[in-house]
Amino acid sequence: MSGERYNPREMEPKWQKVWDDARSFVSANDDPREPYYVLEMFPYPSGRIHMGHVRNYSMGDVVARYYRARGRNVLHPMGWDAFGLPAENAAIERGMNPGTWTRQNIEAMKAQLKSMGLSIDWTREIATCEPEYYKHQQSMFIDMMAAGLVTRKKSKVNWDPVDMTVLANEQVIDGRGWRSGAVVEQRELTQWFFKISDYAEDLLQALDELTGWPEKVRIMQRNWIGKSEGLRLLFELVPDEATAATSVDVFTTRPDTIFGASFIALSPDHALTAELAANNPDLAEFVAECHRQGTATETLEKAEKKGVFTGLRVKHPVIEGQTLPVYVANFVLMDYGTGAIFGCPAHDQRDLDFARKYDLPVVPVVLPSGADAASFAIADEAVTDPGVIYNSGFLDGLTVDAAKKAIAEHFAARSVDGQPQGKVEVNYRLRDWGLSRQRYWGAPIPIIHCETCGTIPVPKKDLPVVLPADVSFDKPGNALDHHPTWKHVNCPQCGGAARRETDTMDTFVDSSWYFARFTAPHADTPTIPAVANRWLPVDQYIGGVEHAILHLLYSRFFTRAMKATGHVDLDEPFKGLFTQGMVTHETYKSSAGEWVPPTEVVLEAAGEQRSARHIESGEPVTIGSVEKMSKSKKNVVDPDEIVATYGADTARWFMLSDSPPERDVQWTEAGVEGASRFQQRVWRLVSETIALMEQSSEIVLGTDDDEAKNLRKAVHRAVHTVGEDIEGLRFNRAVAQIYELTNALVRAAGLASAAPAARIGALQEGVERLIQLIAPMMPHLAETCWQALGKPGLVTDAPWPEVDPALLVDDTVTLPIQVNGKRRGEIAVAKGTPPAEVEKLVLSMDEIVRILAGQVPKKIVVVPDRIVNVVV
RNA sequence: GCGGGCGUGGUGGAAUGGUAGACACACCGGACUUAAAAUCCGGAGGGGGUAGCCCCGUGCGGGUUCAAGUCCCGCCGCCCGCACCA
Repeated sequence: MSGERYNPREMEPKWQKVWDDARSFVSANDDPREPYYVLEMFPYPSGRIHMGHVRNYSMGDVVARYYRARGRNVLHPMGWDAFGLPAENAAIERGMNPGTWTRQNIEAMKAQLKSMGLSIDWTREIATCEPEYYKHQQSMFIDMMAAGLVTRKKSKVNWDPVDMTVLANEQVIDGRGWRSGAVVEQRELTQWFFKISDYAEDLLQALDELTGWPEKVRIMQRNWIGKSEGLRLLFELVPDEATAATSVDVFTTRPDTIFGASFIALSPDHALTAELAANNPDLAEFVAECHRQGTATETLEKAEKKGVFTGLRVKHPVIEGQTLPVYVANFVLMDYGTGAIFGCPAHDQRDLDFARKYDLPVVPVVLPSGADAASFAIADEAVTDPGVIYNSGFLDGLTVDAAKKAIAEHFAARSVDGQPQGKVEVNYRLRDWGLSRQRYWGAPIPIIHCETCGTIPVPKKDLPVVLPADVSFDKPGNALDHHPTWKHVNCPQCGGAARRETDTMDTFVDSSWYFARFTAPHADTPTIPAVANRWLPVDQYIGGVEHAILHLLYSRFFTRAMKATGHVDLDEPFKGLFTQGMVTHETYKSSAGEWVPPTEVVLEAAGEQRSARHIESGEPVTIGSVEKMSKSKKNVVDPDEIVATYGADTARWFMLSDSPPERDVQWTEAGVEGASRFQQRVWRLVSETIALMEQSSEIVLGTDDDEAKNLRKAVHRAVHTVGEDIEGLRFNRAVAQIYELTNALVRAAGLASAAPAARIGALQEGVERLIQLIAPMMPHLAETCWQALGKPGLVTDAPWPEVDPALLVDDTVTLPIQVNGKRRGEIAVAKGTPPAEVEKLVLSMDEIVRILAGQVPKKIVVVPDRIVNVVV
């Protein structure tokens, strides 16, 4: 056997079958050991896995296998985020049923994942497109409706008039539909919503407790929720025949600047705007223009501040006898605050731009520290710095914060239209979650519309509401709506003719609770609460940062909603979150300017100069920048090819080495080959060790031999730090530690042929430990080595090796010696040598005496067991 | 505009305020071989010196400290998220 190369192509399928037959990764809900739940974000079944998946699942698998070895009852499941638009597009393009396409893809991808040797409990596999899954989602939707967590309201949507469908904001490019190219309209549709905004404060507060999440993600969620505290303020209208309204309601976070107010601006979508526009053609035209621009978010940012004077005026709330003009302005949003603002141009840039354009007064009311009240003036930039209030009557001399308080009290005590004129209010940017999608390939919303009884939930006994399989996509729009019979039903209440809701659920709903379903994937209720509560929250969730906001926020909301409806008893679904970086690759371009895939390129090196040629034509190819793998730049590497060439272990190992997991990793051919060489190196080391073991019949684990002792120390230190690094998800450092240990063991194996038994014993122990350290990362190689070493059972089932604490401590330490902070030498002393003694030893060293050249040290800093610094 | 992150050899990257560059990739030299691959040994931040050694060095400029890649202040550059949020 020794001398043979390790053959992953032969060994990997073999061990996969062994694990499968032994049901090694099937976890039981009634296992008494402490649970550990590790989960990678489940994939969309697009057809093939990509390198991003390989990286994601390699990391998760290390964690899963490590905690198994640590004696935890590990749950490591896998499923499919199987609803969504690509399936419908495939259906349109190839005339295939979306379900057929999706299920084929799942089969293909499952085979790919299996070839990676992941420690997944496949008995818990779920696909969100199956009625067994979405039936429970429908059931929970009904529960949540009953709990008041669902509403139906009108909302503005991006409507593609050609495809006859609603588009998400990301699907609108330069104001046009991404597929049809048609100019997108804003339409009001009645849609279903989850009342996530009810939980805005809770979702915000609880972020503080999510210490296992990256700070970056928490900040992004905080910003997304967008809490702001301010004042809601009523401005009394000067009576006008154009409207019966008597006041305008405004939200502001800067009520302290009220004395600097010079206009009021309404949103184009404000109710009062609509009323006025009915009799004001100029205004109507302006509103229409705003709507045309409304969707193109790109143009919004640069759009000029524009407005139209309505003819109305309001009374200035604090300056007796003054009035302010009421405008409709394009920059005022209807869905934030009240859809109306007051403008204080001196201290808000947008208001200033607007005021300059329409010649409105600019009165500064906050004096920045150091500025002179007599000469301070506003030029082109609004001043938002803190300062002292002036030009403001009874607020003069107060700080901004004090003025906010004072003015709030002032307005609270006055009344307009029979209510307090001002009211402190908290606003959130977070809006309710619109879940209606006018598409076929999603979970049907379980609702029946009856002319007599209204909107009725489908009775639970009639669930699931199953998608019809016989659909056609020959007409644009929602295929479900076009189905000849599906939507026609009888009302469950009155029995009369009624019609089904034909909107389906946003696919984010599917992914907002799958982690809970995994805990009891075959239960006939959405969860078995006792089981879910035992497994959840997920101890370690791993996925891409692109889900930092929506998926993770929706899941946090959904968990709370499931708690409110009795399906789980927890608020936060993910205790630990890790967001991994992307997989990148160099790009290559031919002289004709076309992208060239890496498989068609051969790289050459002359010294440190790299160049590339096209394999077939021999023509030079330009090496371009390193980019995220993408089809358009053709810089993708197919995991299947890598597994076929080098084996899964090599791919996994390379993904874990080099780059820190949260950063992007660059896939290189050379790096993969390095990983593959390491695999062979380990195998050779094992073979050599076995040969040595055969020579020496007696294996001793003594520590009397220094060489043996040092080796054992290296081994135990490696076991210790690799474990710590895996727990901290610092896989690249764990890999470096393993390399170092391997180097030490290879050296020892080379020297050991005629060595004392203690050294062979230490080597044997070291190699066994090495195999165990490698097992979470290269499990197939580890099993092969484990068996070759004659160890019983599977390394997969072996407990994580114990560390002998005595071997972690050194009895001597080498202290670097600095003179004036520069390293000038080192000294080996017994651990714990008192500073005074170290000082004496250092000062007696020849080289130190030479460097000091007679100078008397002013000070000697001795950090015990760390460093010495002589200051002269 | 607001918020966050990053900047270290040819490259990816190590480094609880304590020997900067661990480990790997690429490179160079040597051994083995008819040859190549594989493997093994060795070299290597920059500069100076025959050498012992010396000087410089973590984007730039300051500061704190016995000691700074690390902490503080001010710049520059790159990346990411949000963005007319009142």
